Amino acid sequence: MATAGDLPKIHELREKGLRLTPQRELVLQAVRELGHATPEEVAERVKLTHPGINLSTVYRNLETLENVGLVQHTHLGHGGATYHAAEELTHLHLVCGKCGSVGDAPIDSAAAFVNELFDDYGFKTDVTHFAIYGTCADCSE
Amino acid sequence: MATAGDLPKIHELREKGLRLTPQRELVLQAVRELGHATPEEVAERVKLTHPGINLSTVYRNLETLENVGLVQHTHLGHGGATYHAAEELTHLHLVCGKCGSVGDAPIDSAAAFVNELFDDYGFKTDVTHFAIYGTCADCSE
DNA sequence: CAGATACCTGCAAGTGCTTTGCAAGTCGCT
DNA sequence: AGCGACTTGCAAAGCACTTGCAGGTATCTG
Repeated sequence: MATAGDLPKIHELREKGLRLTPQRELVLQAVRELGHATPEEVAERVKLTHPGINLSTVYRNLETLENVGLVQHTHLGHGGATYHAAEELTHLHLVCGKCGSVGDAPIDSAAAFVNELFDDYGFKTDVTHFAIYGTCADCSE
Repeated sequence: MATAGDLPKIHELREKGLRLTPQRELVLQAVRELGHATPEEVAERVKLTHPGINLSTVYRNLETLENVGLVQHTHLGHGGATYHAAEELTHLHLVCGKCGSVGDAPIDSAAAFVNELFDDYGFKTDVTHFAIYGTCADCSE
């Protein structure tokens, strides 16, 4: 049984002016559950409860959800984008070039760096959008 | 007339154990001249002096040159990789999400940040491999 | 609650970039 | 010069993502 706080009175998707379809809800839910995921991973997840969903629907919904600010994408590697729920974008990503693992670090780690770039170049950095690349502790040994 | 210092006695490609083909030399030269360039841009450049070169040859040579450490690739945006001569990898890339411009900043700007990540997480960062994403000074106004 | 309509979905084909298989060509050793 | 291995060009395949279209469905109106 759900407590009062679990569900908003009006669906958040509707508040953003979007239609409430099962596919749309499931895509958003999948992104939230997965933390970070590629479109294909999202599709896999949604298929567990809605096997008929089409990959292009996932792509379209991710784009739509990004437009209204509910999810956001980040570049974690070689080519593909990965998606996050907007609420979770509070950390940066440490991608290991050897083992491919993705670690997290608080966004504050980069605060001084970001300030420096702003002071010196007037550049406003969004550290979450691209991964930080390197070699993780395990692979360095 | 070339002075003694212009050309090494043995071609650098041969020293790396590679065969010296016109295509290979031209690809390396193009990467050096272009600063940062996509495979397609490299191909365009090479075609100026060697019109017959095939795109797949460019891809293969970029990969080969990267394996021996003469060039390196970086992720500057959405999908494609861009290539640099290894000697030039001394700066990081500030990519503006609005206008798409790519600015440079000395690698020292990130030194404190890199040290912090290493101290806290044992993560050895290569700041040149991914772009730093944000909004440039011009677009912020 | 029925009807109209704009928005969504699934399907299939298309696009753009990169990789691969193969036969012919070229480099460098002897 | 002659040989073997590495390279190249070409064409086709692979992948990740996008688009066009016809049918379906969430919402709004009365």
